[in-house]
Amino acid sequence: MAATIYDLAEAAGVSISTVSKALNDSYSISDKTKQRIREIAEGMGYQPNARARSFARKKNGIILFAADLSRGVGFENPHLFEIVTGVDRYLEDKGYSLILKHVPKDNAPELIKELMHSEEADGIILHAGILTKQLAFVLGKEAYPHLIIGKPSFTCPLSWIDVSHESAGQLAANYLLDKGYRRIVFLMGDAEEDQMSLRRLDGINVAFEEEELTIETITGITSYDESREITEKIIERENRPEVILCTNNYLALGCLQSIRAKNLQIPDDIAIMTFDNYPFSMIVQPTMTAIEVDMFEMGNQAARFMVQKIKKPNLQTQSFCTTPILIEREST
Amino acid sequence: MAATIYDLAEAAGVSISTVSKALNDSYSISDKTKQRIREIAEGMGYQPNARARSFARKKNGIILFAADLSRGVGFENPHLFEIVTGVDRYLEDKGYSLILKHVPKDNAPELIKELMHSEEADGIILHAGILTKQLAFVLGKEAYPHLIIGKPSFTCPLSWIDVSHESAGQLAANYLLDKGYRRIVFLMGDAEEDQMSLRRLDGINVAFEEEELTIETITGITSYDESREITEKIIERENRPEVILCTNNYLALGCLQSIRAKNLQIPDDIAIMTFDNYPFSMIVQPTMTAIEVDMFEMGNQAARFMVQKIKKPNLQTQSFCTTPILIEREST
DNA sequence: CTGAAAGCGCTAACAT
DNA sequence: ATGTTAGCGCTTTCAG
Repeated sequence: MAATIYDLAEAAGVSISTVSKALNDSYSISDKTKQRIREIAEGMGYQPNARARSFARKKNGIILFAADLSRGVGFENPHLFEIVTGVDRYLEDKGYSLILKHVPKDNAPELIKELMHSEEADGIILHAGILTKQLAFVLGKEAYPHLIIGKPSFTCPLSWIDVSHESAGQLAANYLLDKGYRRIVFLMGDAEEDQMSLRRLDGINVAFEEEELTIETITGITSYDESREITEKIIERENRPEVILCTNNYLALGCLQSIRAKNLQIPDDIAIMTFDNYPFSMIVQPTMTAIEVDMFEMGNQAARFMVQKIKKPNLQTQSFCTTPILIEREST
Repeated sequence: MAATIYDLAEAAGVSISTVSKALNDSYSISDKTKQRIREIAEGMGYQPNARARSFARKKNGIILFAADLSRGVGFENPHLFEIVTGVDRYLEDKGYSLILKHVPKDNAPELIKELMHSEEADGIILHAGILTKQLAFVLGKEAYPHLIIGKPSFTCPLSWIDVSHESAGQLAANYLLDKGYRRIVFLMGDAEEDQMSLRRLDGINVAFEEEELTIETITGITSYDESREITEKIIERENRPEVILCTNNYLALGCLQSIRAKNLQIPDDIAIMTFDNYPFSMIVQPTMTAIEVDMFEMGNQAARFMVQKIKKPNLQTQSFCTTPILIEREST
């Protein structure tokens, strides 16, 4: 059986509370005693029992990370896990642990409610992908430390943190305009669904309006195949655009293939640029200019905020973090 | 304040132990009482306090997942997170939670030892990437439920579970031989480091020996660029091979680019096949024939074994799971 | 079938 | 500076 504070107390000839205080570095214990008790603890290979400690302290140093963890996300959404590792690494540093929770959007409200009541953890970080108005309502009612990763698609008084997609859009647009490009097409997903691209578009428009220019936007392009098809049409036009800007790497890859199939030169005949920087975007030929966002860093920030919030529950934030950066490569 | 069993006991006019038993479905409580208490619990929105429960039960339903979670793994190693989600989903089903722990290989032995002693969790799953002989020794000494994901590179009496890379190799080789290909080159990493490929090679050799053929293996190819270089040389040969089989998608992409740069036709002039099935392998042109391994499923199996092991600690396994499957596409 | 009571190992008032 | 003691909320013998 592992040693307890009772064993230490006996060995040191003091009371258990002295041991407890010494181990927790209480100011009311003399350095000499602390020193001695720690040596004894070390000698007996003592490790505090995490379960008993959590129980007594009414907190356990655990943070939940709730997201949809369906089969395949590891492949489809590498961003998500970059965030998770970022969160985990910060928490670890502060003595917290991260528990992953698969929470499908459908029954998120009930599940989250249960999780909060069970006090399995001290706080919860939620991926915006599972956020609904109903869930927002549940979170708003409970005084439970929480944070959303990703800007909610509706206004609500919850704390959230996100990448500034607007800045990313602006950065991309400014870069292209600076390079002298003028006729640019932006390929994005469904106008209703693809909130992220809309925000990028907002940023793009800011840059374009400064130059009194406009950008052509094509919505409803959600897959590699759709991207290939539309690109084929685009490059056949009389007044061919100079650049196709894609809202993700798969669309960019579609463009690339279509353009090459027509034997056009990139970037001379037509250039490509993309948001996100997946590993293969630096491997394809030509390598792709991309806007990269540091998801690990965002996870870090989120965790940092979570820890603050546990200590100071009425803290509130709605903010963007981590500036996107431009990675110039051969495709522009 | 959330309701406790005391509140329920009072409301139901019974003792707390009756409540506890009713909630835990003890055989010694009448169905009628169980029913009534559950309704009251429901009505009061009762949720058992996970911390108190863990304490009293001396177990907390938490499993640790230890791996190197350095910045960038989310992108570089999608397999890892597919495993994690697989583990998580099974555990969730059985009422367990998964805590992620960043454990760098260097100080893995001490860290793991601490984790085990603190009883923060009921068991630990370790990624083979952080396993050293020293760590194996630590694990061997402690009677703590554990499981390695990935076959250790040295013989040891620990429990592990892994994909059968040998089967994958055999599957790939048989497919190619069946297609009538004979002159095949296998591109893999460093002969010392790349254990996984060596195991694939073992499987390949089994298939080749049956046909009394041999495969040409080129080791030391670890990056996209190296793959391009070597492929350039390979395709210049007089007696050009019919297929290049790559141990991963990045190498395969390198081949692809080199071959296309020479205007050779795939698969007619030369074919490509790869192990692993990353999303872009079905997007490149031509799409790539690949051997896919279901990492989610492996995670599931691992979790399943972990749960069994907690109940039956002297259980032991060293096994392979999840058969690799072949995905035939245009590149062969 | 139900209840009383003794902890689980540690923390935190409070007293000394 | 150190010790006493009362819990934390739940599980689990042991009696009845």
